[in-house]
Amino acid sequence: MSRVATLPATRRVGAMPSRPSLRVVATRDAEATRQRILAAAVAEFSGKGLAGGRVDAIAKAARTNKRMLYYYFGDKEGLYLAALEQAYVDLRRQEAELDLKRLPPREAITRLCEFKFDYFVRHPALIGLLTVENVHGARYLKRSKRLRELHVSLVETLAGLLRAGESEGAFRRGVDPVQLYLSIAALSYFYFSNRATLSTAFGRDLGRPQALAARRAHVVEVIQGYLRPERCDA
Amino acid sequence: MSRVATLPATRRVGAMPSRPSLRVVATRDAEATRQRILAAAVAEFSGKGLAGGRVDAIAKAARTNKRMLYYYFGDKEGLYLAALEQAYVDLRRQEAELDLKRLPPREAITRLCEFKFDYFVRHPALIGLLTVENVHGARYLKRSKRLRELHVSLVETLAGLLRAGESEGAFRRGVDPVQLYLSIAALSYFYFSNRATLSTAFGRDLGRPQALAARRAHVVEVIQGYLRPERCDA
Amino acid sequence: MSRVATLPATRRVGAMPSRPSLRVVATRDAEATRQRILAAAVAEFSGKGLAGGRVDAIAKAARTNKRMLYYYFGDKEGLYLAALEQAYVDLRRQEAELDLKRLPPREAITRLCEFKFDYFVRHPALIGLLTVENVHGARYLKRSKRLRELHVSLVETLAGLLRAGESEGAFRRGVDPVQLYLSIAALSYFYFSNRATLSTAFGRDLGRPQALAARRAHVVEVIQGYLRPERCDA
Amino acid sequence: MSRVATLPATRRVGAMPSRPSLRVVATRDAEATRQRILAAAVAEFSGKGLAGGRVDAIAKAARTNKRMLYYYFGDKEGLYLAALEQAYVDLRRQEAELDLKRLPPREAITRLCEFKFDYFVRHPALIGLLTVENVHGARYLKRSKRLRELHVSLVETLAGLLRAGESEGAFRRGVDPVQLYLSIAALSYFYFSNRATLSTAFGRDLGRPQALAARRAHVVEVIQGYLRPERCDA
DNA sequence: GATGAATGAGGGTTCATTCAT
DNA sequence: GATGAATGAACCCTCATTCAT
Repeated sequence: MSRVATLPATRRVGAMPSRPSLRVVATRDAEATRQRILAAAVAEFSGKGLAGGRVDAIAKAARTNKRMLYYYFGDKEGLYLAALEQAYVDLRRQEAELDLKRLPPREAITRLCEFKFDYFVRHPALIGLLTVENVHGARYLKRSKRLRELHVSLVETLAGLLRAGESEGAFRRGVDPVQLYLSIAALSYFYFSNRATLSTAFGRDLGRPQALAARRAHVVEVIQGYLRPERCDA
Repeated sequence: MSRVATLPATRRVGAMPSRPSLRVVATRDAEATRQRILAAAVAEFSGKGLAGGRVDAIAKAARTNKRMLYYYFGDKEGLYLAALEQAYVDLRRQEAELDLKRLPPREAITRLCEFKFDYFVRHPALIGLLTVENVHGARYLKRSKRLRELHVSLVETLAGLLRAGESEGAFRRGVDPVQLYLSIAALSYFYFSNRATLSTAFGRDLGRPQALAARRAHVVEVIQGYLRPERCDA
Repeated sequence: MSRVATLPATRRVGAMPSRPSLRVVATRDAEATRQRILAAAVAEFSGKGLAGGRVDAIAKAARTNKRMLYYYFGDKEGLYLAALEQAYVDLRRQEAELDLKRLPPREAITRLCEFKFDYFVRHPALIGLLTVENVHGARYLKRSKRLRELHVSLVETLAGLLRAGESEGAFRRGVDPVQLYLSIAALSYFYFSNRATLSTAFGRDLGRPQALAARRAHVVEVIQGYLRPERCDA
Repeated sequence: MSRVATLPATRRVGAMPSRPSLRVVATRDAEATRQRILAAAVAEFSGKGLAGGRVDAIAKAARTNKRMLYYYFGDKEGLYLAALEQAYVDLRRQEAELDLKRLPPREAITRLCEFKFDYFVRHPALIGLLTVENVHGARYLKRSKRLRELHVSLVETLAGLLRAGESEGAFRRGVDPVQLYLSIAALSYFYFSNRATLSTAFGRDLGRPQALAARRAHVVEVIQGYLRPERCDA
């Protein structure tokens, strides 16, 4: 499965010092092919599900042939899992890079809400993949070892923000960081995951820039409104 | 296209016109068969998607044979659409029966939040069906005429509640009823639609009674917290 | 999408209550189809091996379509096993019907030799199937429970014949019935199983009637010559 | 089918005539690679047939890569034919070296029987290859010119032995040397070619040393018993 | 109302083979 | 001599669907 890898040829070349470089550059660009396949798979599975996605369509979209999918990913499920993993890892990595701890609590929360919303806008296939995976009961995600670890840190960060916000009187008390995280995700995710049926039900396209902006602002408003200190009820 | 032909049962009936009760039984059985098929379809499509769902599996689960599916529903898509419609209509009908206008605004909102949450608990297949439908871009839902009308009234009800709440000082001002409706739905829906991946990510089962109760309370808390009048910031 | 509509058939039936039986005769002759498939499979696998045999070719030869093979036999291996089993069982059954015990020992042996030889002539595909199965280390035959029992009785019969022949001085002593059985089989089997290479090597067709007759006589001669009582050496 | 063509490597070596030792090594390696491929092919085709044998498996077993198979043997069939030819030629060559004419007739016959038996024991893949080839109707063997000639001499030798044995009263008269040759081969060959199904049928492993010894003795006994002069019946 | 038999299109997958390095 | 990447043909198999009873 590994490709590119260390070019054993150089040793031989070393025995003949008169012939230096020349084979440096490229394989027939295996990595590029692999990436094209992966991108095509993300799009296909995202829109049609695992069973509905067509291996032929992926190959064609990747401008390669079916055989290559099996060459690189073993089988259809392997390809699906690879696509899922990549999309998931990308999300978590960028989430981790937010570096929320440096910001004041309220701003950090706003930042997180907006990041999630914007990420879904910029990566429309992600929602589809996660949705599909959930339909299948996360059967495939469970096989992936790398993903379990990515969640913990963010919840810890949120917990820290909540504590800080509480002590400076910016936030209400007793907020569960896990629930808060779920709610932040939910308010954005649902809008995109159910966009099709909601657009149909409400008879207007939720994907219009104006609609997106309104929803983005609303999400922040809900979370910040909820987090306001409770004493103001009195 | 149409077949059916020879119906041995009816022949018997035709030969013995004195036994009308038999006919009733037959009719009742027919409806029962139809319902069993529909229920099986809901379960199958909900868990595996449209492409992943198997006609054979549905027939077996319904304790009938494939021919009956085609007899009653035309084809696989027709069956899928029927399943989707039924689930959807049931939801909207019960939502309509809530009769929120009779309640004070805050209570009405709480009632709505809890209803949605509880409904998903009691109808686990609904989430699956909606999710599947969204993966397919609501392609099938768009064909169904009955569904468009069911949404409007609820939003109108919500708008009324918001106005009433505002004037008695119970709610903040400027809340968009559509956004609010989406948020209420989102906070519950996401928890169930993504339960599989979230359970995997957090390493604990979100379906436990305790976890459900906590989430239910949180949803209400977020919405009510958000709706608190804004002047308390001052 | 859904239709059902008015059941035209019932009217017709109601109008003609005089039509009694009529559905007696036949399914669409499932058993015949099954047998055609089996026969085609025997021929195909016999001549090309399990891996070399083509499912398409079998379907075409059986004048049906591929799907039916799977309908009746599960998969390619299942079909292969069924073909093998049938061929094998047929052989053993006819072997059992020889009823050698009623004959004098020498005649019984001759009978057995000739039967085996003739059987291979009449069932040319059998050799091919057994050969293929042996190439695969009898992997599939081991799965078949029915076949183990068919061998024992014949060996016992042979043992009885040898004892009888010994006491009347017709046979030499100390002959192992299992070895004898193997030798009788070998002398005929090899001629057919290796006919292709032997014909090539010797430059003449071993399948000519004349050649067959000569080999048939030789086989009997070898076995009977071997079984002659040993005292004649003295 | 086989070509080999110009060995591009030698060109490179030819460009550096100052390093002669390299050439030897390269050549030796080349031949070693070829032999490893051939040995791996014999094993693979012997156990799985031509269609069932995998080019990848052969390459891996030979610790080289697929390209080399094509480099040395043209294509899969060419490799198969080369493997078959080698195995066949080896057998005939050793058979020719037996030099049976120097021995007294009876001993010569015994020698031949035992040689054949032992050869199959020492070259288990040979049986597999011949079997496979026979399944395919010796289609490939017919293409090989070298093989036709190898048989004649042995039959002539046998004919001489029979004549000699007859005149000294050691053998019966009228034995056809070709039939005798076939029978000698059959009694050993069948035991190995059908070992798998026979072991299954009799429920014991025919490959055990004890079983092998018993069969070996029996084969000689049958042939010698058969060849005894006929007058002893009187 | 119900059933077994039949069908063809197309799905995923594997294979021998070749190209470029 | 050797290797990874690429290819297309075909193979086994499955699916939704329909026919005849």
